[in-house]
Amino acid sequence: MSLRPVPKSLDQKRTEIVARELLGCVLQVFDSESSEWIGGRIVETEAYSGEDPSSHSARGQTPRNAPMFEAPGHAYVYFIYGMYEMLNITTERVGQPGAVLIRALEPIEPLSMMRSRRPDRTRDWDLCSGPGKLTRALSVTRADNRARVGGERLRILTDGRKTPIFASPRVGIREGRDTLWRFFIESRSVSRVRENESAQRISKD
DNA sequence: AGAGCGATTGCCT
DNA sequence: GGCAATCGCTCTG
Repeated sequence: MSLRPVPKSLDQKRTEIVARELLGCVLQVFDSESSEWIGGRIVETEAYSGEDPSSHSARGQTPRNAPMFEAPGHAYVYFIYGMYEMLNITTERVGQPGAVLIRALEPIEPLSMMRSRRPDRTRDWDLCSGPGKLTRALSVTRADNRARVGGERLRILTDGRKTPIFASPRVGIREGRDTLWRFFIESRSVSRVRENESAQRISKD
């Protein structure tokens, strides 16, 4: 499997398109403690953009959501519930807010650093099976806010392979449940499996 | 200046 | 399935 950086052209696509195209790609962060790239295959994403009432950008720019309004292809990391960091990749042109929430990764070796940051009994496939879990496993924090994809800390690679994609309502939001902007591919590491029954298959690649 | 709450998780019943 | 944990950000006054 040869991996190459995701094409820059992704930057110009609509947020929902980027959310789908990121599926199957490999996301890695450089772990300075071990001096190695760690991460996994993206298996679940959600799209947030514009005036969508469930998006942080719905009520205009604020200090927290500013990265959503800035350049595409960068990290937007925010803190929630007093204990979890959420990793997003920004989308859309400058001034037009958008981001893709990375909800789950299927871990790829090396796993030791990820294991050491998650509870002892966590199974390998569960190391990054949720948005708060993956940032914990990879030690992604607000310090990584605005990190550039393709930079020293964060990179996304693709093998160009296509797999069937499923869509469902987004998780944990009050409004906007009518749009199917949560996307996932077949993997044991997808979160909220219980709610996947209503998911629709939207591609047949 | 302060209340209310959230794009979640893990533990308890 | 229910709920506590825990705190920064946003909105209201």
